[in-house]
Amino acid sequence: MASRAKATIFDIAREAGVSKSTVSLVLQGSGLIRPETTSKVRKAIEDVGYVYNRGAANLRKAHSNVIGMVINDLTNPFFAELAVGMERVFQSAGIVPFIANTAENPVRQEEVLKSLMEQGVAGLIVSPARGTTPGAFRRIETAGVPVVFAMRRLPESRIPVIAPDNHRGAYLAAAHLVGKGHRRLAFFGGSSDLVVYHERLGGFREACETLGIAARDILIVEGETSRKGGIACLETALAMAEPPTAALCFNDAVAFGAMLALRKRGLEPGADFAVVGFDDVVEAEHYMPALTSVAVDSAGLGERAAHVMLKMIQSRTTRAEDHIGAVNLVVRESCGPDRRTRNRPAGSGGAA
Amino acid sequence: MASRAKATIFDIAREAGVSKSTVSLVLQGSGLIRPETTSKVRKAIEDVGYVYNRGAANLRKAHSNVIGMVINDLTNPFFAELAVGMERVFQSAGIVPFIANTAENPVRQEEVLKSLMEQGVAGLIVSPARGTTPGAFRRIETAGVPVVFAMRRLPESRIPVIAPDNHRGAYLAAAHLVGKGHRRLAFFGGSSDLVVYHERLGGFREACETLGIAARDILIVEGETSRKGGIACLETALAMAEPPTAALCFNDAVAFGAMLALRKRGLEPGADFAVVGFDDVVEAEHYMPALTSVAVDSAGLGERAAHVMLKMIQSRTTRAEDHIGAVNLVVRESCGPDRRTRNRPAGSGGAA
DNA sequence: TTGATTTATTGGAACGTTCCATTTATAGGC
DNA sequence: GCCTATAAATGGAACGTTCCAATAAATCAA
Repeated sequence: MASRAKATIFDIAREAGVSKSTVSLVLQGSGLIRPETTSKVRKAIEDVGYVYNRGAANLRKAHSNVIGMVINDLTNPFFAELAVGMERVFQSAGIVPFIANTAENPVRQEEVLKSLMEQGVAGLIVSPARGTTPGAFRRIETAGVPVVFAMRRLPESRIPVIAPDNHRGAYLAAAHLVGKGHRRLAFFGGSSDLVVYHERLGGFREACETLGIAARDILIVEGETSRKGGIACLETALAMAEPPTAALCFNDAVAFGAMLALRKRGLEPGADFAVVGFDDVVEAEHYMPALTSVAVDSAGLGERAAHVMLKMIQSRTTRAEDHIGAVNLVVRESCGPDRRTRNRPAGSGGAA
Repeated sequence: MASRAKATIFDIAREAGVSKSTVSLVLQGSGLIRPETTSKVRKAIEDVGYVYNRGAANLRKAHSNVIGMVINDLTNPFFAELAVGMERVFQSAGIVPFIANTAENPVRQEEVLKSLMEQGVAGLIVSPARGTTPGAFRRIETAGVPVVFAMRRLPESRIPVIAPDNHRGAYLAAAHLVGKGHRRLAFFGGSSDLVVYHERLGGFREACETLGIAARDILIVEGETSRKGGIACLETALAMAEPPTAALCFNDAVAFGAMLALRKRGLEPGADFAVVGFDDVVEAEHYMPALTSVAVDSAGLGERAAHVMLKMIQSRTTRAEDHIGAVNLVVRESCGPDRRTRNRPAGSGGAA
C-alpha cells in the first residue's frame, strides 16, 4: 500500500495538485484555504498514508505540545491516581502527556529528564525521586522550561509545588488518636531525606505537644515506606519497654504492614493497637479492618498541577504559586472504639 | 546565565573554536576526534547550557530512540508492574520508554497512538483498550512501525502477542477447586468483548468438562473487572436457587470484591465459599484471607515484550512470534480446607 | 475599463541536526 | 626533504516542517 519511504507534505502536494504550503495550511486548519481545496488535500493525505512529523514542525515552531510527567514510583497506586488526574485535564487541552518512571532512583531520573528535554517538552510535572540533589533541575530552569513539583518538594528550590497539607493531615490523625484515649504514640515509617517526612512528623509532634503528650511518650521509628517497612516498624515498637498503643503511619502501605504484623502476633488492629494511615488509597476502605487514613485527593492534586502547568506555559513564565491541597481524616475501623469511653463521647474525630 | 535563545551546535562550535561538524561528531561519541578537542567541546557544551535537539536529529537519522508504551489502565497495579518490567530492559538498552494511558477508552487510544506516531517512535508496545476495532492499527502497520501487544490480543490481527497462558491458568484454578471437592462452580467477572475473557473461560470450561462437572452446575456471571464487579457477581450468584460453592474470578480485583461481599453477608471466604483470583497482584498475599491466585509474572512478560520489540527494531521487521508466558497457581487460604477430606489428602494443588 | 481591495495560493528561507565528500594537519618511510 | 598514508577537522546538502513575503485570481468601486 504505502510507499516504502514515509510520505511528506510534498507527496501530498503532488497528489492533490497544490503546493506544499497549501498542504501545510490545511494541516494547521487555517481558514484561508478554499473548502474544495481543503477536501482535495484531505483525501490526498489519506491516500498516501501520511503521518505528521512533529519533530520537523517543532524545528520551526517555538513550542511543542508534549508535556512530561516524571513519577518516582508508578507501582504505588497513589501515584497512578495522580497521573490519571493530570491526564484528565491535559486531554481536554489536546495534549498527550508522556509518563516516565524513575523508580525512586535519582540517576534514572537524570536520564529521564534529559531524554524528555531532548524531546523538546513544553513542560515537566515531576514527583522527584528520593535523594534528588538540589541542582538536578538547574539545567532545566535555565533552559526556561516550566517545571512543577507534585506531591513532593525539594529542600531549597523555587519551583512551584502542588502537594497536600501534610502537616495538617498528620495533626488531625494524631489528634484523633489522642482523642481515642491513647497516651503513648508512635510515628512509623519514612525517612528524613524526604521533605514530606518532616512535614508529617511535624504535624504529629505539634498535635502531641498541644494535647499534652510528653516527649518521652512518643516514639519515632524510621523505615521503608512499604508494607515491609511497616512490619519492621511495628516489631521495633513492640520490643520497647513501654510500647506505644497507637501509631500514625507515614503512608497506607506502612499501615497495612503494621496491621499485618499485629495479626501475626495475634493482636487485633483497632482493638489492641490503633493504626492510622496516610494517603487513603482505594485499598484502605477494603482492608480488614478498614483503615482510618488521611485522604489527600491525589487525582484532584494531579488536576491542579496540570492546570498550573498549562497556565505557566501560556504565560511563558517559570514561576507559579504553590498550592497546598486540603486533607481530611476518614475514620474507619483501624483505631477501634475509644480507650476511655467514660471520659468522652463515642464518635469523636474527623469527617467521613 | 544562558542566553535567551536556546543554544545550538553552532554556538558550541563558536565557543570551542571548531566547526559544527566537529561538535556533532563529539556529540555522537565518534572516535575520530582528538581527545583534547573533545574535552574542549565538552566544556563549551556545559558553558552554553546546550540541550540536544532530538527532533532535529531525527530529521536526518532514520531511527528515533523512543518507544511508546500504551497501557489501558495504569491504575491497575498489574499493568504498572508490566510497565516496570519493560522499563528495566529498555533502560539497559539506553532507551527511555514513554508511557501513555488510554483509560480503557478506544477514542483516547486513537489520540495517544497518533501523538506517539507523530513523535516518531521507533516502536509501540500496546495493551489495547477494550473495544479496540481491528482496523485501529492498520495505519501504524503500513507505516512500518513495529508493534507488539502485551497481555491482550485483538481478534483478527497479525501483530505479535506477549501474554500469559490464560487457558492453562484458568484450567489449573478450576481443577484446584474441583480437587477441593466443589461441584457447583462459578466464573466471575469480565466480558466477552475481551479475548482474554474467552481464553480464561475456555480453560475453566475445559477443566469442568474433563473433571466431570455437569454443564448445568456451572454458572457464568459477566461483570466489571473491578472490586465493584466482584461484589455484584457474588450477589447474583448467591441469589440463585442452587448457588455455587466456589468461584474462579476473572482477576484479583474481582476476587477481592467477591470476598468483601461474602464478609458483608457474614460468610467466611475460604470456609464457606472458595474463591480463586487471577494475576496474583502483590496485595493477594496480604489479604485476609490470603488469596489463592494464578500468578502470571507480569514484570517478566514486560521484559519479554521489550526484548521482542528490541529485536524487531534491530532486524527492521514488523513480524515476530507470539510468546505465551508460563503461569502457576499459588495456593493460599481463600479456598479453605478440602470439602471432602475423607476422599483425598490435604495439601493438593499447585506450586507455591 | 482601471485601479484598489480582498481572497487563495505559492516559493523560499529557516529551524538544528547528520553524513558524505573534501580539505588540512600529522606521521611514516625512504 | 618529498611522497604517501593516516588522522583530524570541515563545508555543504539534506531531512520535513512553518511562516513570511510575494504572486495570482477574484471581487468591487468608480
